[in-house]
Amino acid sequence: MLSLIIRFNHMIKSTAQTTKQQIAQAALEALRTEGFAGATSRAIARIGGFNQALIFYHFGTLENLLLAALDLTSEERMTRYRAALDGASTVEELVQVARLIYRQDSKSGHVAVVSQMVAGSLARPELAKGVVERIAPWVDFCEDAIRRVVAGSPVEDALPIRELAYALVSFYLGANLLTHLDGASETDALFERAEALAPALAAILRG
Amino acid sequence: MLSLIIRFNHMIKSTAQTTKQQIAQAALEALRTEGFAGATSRAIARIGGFNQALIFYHFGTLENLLLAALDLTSEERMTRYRAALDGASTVEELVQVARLIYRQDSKSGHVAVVSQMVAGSLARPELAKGVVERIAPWVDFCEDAIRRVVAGSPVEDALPIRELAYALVSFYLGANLLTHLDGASETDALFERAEALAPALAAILRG
Amino acid sequence: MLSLIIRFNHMIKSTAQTTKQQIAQAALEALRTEGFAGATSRAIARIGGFNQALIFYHFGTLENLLLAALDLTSEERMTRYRAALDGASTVEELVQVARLIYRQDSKSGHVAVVSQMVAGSLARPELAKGVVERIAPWVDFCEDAIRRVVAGSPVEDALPIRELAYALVSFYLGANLLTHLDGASETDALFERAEALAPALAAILRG
Amino acid sequence: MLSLIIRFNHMIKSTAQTTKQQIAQAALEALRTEGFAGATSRAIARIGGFNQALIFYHFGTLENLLLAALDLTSEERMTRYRAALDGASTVEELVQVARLIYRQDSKSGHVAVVSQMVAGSLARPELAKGVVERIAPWVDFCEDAIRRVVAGSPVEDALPIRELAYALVSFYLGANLLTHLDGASETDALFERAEALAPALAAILRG
DNA sequence: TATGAATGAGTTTTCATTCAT
DNA sequence: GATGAATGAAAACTCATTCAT
Repeated sequence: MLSLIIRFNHMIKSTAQTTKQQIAQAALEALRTEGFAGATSRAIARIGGFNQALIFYHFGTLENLLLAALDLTSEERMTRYRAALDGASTVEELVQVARLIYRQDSKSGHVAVVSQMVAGSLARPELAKGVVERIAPWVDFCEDAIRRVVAGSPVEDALPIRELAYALVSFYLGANLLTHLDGASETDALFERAEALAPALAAILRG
Repeated sequence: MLSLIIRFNHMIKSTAQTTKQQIAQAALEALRTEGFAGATSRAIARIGGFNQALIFYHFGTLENLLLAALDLTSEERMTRYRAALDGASTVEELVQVARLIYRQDSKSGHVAVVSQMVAGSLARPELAKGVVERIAPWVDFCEDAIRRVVAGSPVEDALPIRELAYALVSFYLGANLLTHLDGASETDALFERAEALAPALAAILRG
Repeated sequence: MLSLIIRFNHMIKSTAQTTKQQIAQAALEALRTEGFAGATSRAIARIGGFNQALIFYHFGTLENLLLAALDLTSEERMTRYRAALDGASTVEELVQVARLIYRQDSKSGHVAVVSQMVAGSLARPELAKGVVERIAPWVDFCEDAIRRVVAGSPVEDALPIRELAYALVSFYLGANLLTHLDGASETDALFERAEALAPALAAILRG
Repeated sequence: MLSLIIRFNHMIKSTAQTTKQQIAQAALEALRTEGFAGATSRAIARIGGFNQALIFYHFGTLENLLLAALDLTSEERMTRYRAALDGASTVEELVQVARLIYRQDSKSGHVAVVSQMVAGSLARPELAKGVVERIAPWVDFCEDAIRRVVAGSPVEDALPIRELAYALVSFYLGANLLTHLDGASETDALFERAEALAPALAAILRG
């Protein structure tokens, strides 16, 4: 016999979250609140309020899910960062933007997730590969930001921009680890001082 | 049959390490080769060639042992770093020393241990407390190093030295995470560039 | 977007197999390649390229499907065996036929399926019942074969033909298990020897 | 200090069973009552009344334990069979012995365990290797038995003794599978008939 | 001091099966 | 008829830790 199937499930799902997204959100939450070691399938299922087996139905392995969670944060953050960056062209503005971003991320715990994934995947080659791929765009982003500020400055050619971008990401990851360790405001203080020093730095850049 | 075992343990112990030290060494080795997640009591006992239960006899908990392992590296490194620092007083020399230290640590994997402990302890308040305490001397060390270089310079009072030291440690941790993730030499390249830029930085410091 | 799928399943079905047959075929393939333990609903669905739930729609339980798969082989084989048997009347011919059959079955893996079902159903009364029912015709077949050979011989009345038939089936199952365990050709060698001894056996039968 | 250790634990253990033996016994029981598929670590622990984890402490993997259980039966049976065989030299006696052995094994369910292991290991190469190694002595045993009976007979050189031994083991495995499937007495009946036919067979052997 | 044995709670993953559509 | 999603139970195995000796 002839079977005719009409689907418009997607219309329902477009307003609400899909289950897959919900699971990824729960994984993200688990990474944020329990850390990499605590982001077990059981913990994620408990946080999300769904069945443990659903994780494997949708993602196959826990590693896949964790990478999906990482994507979730990365994409969301990157969009917002790009927007913020577009409004900044001087050193002063850039430092201000950086400070704002840092404060938001620190409070929400979202970059801590990245740190957790980086740290946790150290001993898991399969996972590490996925994490490295997802770190690369952040370096690109920093490179853009730096390039935008030093453009036209006499130091433009002397500065190792790519390496600086890499250093910034390194610093950002490390700072997040430390911040979440001691709940400290040292990094906060650093940004405060950076803001104060920005004009001087701007002067140097101008030659 | 009846088995009779006589051991002159004391003769061995007097020349070599105490059992406690041996266990801490094994824990260190486990952290280095297997990462935080792989540094289980079983793995440590296997690496050290002793009984699992000994860990708990001597250290009470696994966390205590891991902190002891962290102390082991930290102390050894710090001694060597202080010595290296004493021979450096200009920016150029300092950068050279930093590069040398980084290379040694990276190759031996000893700083990776610190990163592992920092990352792994994020979700364990008890452990985190111990780790934070052991990070503090590193910030002091960096502060010393910076202060030594900017001493007498016009920027001495303007620079947020403590915060810079904190930033350096943050960067160092983050760089180590990333390096061990992708096995990359980007950080290496960064040090190379830093060395090239050191004279310019020295000029700025001089006013 | 809205997805609209129209399938003229009936046109396909009329020439090819029904879905139910396809599922049974996939189950058979699963038993052959993955063994009883590997013949899970998921594996069968993967092999057959259909939805897991279809199994339960058409067969209710996995056990039912496995029995249906067993029927599929049994019927096909039995038809061919009966045909082969019809051409054989002496001991020599019978042994030759048996050897040929064994070789075909061994190569195709079809009798291994029977062994798998027998072995796997041991601890499942429900399944065991079904398997036993499907073994019976094989004993009948062997009985026919033996009877055909000893007909008219002086030993005809002395021989426990039914029990011998049962013994043959037992041997056949056991030999298949062992053959698939060590991949050995011992059974092959046995048939070779049986062929050589057939004339002597024939002589005995003739009195 | 000097440590002096005297152990006579073994004197305690020699009367009671060691834990390892208890676990192997429980595994054997599980194989007998639940079949290969039902011999899970959980079931074995429940039957033996010990902690699941103990299995892995003592045997590393479940497969190792199952093989140890197989050894347990095999050794015990083989000893008894050899003793029974030593008292038999004629065909009649041998058939009687075989019948007795079969009845005991069938009732105790011990050979069913072998069948289960053979069948269950089909799809597990690692396990299959161990099982094959443990089947070999049974073929040797049968070879001995046959050789003892045909010794001095005119057919001694014509009979493929090794292959016959292999066939007997095959039959024995298959018969056990079937017996436990339908709880049948068909095999029993076969032995009964074999006993009746033994004198005739003896006559043939004598030429 | 040191050890072999033991354990309860945990891990990731897979199972047969159900259900709404 | 057919399907994607969902689930409770179970699989093998590992964990940090304890305990008797």
